[in-house]
Amino acid sequence: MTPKSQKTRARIQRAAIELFLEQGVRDTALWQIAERLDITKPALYYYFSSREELINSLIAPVVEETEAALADLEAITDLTPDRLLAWYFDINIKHRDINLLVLRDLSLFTGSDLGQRVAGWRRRLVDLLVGTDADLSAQAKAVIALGGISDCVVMFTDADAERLRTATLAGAAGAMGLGPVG
Amino acid sequence: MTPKSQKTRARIQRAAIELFLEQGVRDTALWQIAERLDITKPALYYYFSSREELINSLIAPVVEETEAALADLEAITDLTPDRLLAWYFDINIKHRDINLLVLRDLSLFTGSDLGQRVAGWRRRLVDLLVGTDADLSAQAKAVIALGGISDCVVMFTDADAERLRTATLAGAAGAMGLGPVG
DNA sequence: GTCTATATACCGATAGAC
DNA sequence: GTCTATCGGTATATAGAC
Repeated sequence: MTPKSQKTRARIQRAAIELFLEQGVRDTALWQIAERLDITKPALYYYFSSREELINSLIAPVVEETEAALADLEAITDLTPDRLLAWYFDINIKHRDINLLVLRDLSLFTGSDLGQRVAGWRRRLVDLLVGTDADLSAQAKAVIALGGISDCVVMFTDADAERLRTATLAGAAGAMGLGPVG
Repeated sequence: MTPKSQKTRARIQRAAIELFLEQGVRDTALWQIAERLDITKPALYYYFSSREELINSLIAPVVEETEAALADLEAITDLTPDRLLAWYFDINIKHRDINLLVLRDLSLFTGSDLGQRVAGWRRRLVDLLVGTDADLSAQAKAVIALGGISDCVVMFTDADAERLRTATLAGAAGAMGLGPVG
């Protein structure tokens, strides 16, 4: 038996994500998370040793998954732009909630470990797309393609995932100056 | 004579923007702004009746200018996509600081008047670019082009403005499926 | 116009009973 | 595992002297 109910822990995390999306991370106090679950603030501390640990517990899995997948990508020798863009769309939409959450409270993470990491990801992705010493024009294309994918995932939350995938990847490929994705 | 020194008011606003960019809006306390100007907190309240009014005073001019310019754009009958994208780049780079500031602390404004307004701008721009009842694919292209422009302005802060303009607009036009900008 | 000092409020975190 | 009660810190905002 687990000493602490993993079920309650998960309920807390779900409620936290809900409130973070509704009001922003910074504007959500621990008592609000507790209230939504009809428990009290100290009960939260039984499952998370601090507010920061709670937030990290939401983001850490996404960070680890992205880090690992990115390393895999960099190991592929015959990586095509199409494949990279598709991978980027998939991981964005898979973690849509956390994406939106981090985007809306960027200042919480700038300067932090996560901020450095996310900035690093973008740089590595741009490098993979257009090479390490690309000129400004090529870099801009990559930034537009990658940023556009994030934007579409965040913006068209109601759209059918498969149709959105096709439409977004076509646009991103266009920004890169590629033909339609096969 | 003005009863309150407009010069001091402007100095406060400049210091506020500096600190907001360095640490984020939410993490900047009034005493820090005061400290940077070698005055004290209550002195700030002589010029701004509240923290919120100070923040609004930074953003309001940008909002008004954008609102007016957008209305002008919508009145143009033979508006081309190229022209719209160029206008969007120009207004983004003109207010680069405020842009970055709002982006990094988006959650401060979601739900507020400004949040609704910015969302409305995006919708109106997409409508201008691809029409009111465009399909998902066309809308995605517009979102990628517009979002990409914002991203490039924020991302390449060190680049020469004119070269960045050319590179960014070429990429945005590509996302829209247009030829190179003339 | 600017200061010192303080009122007021909120939040994260902890102590200790049950 | 959850509670009541509270500490400690920090923020906005104000009062009143100069």
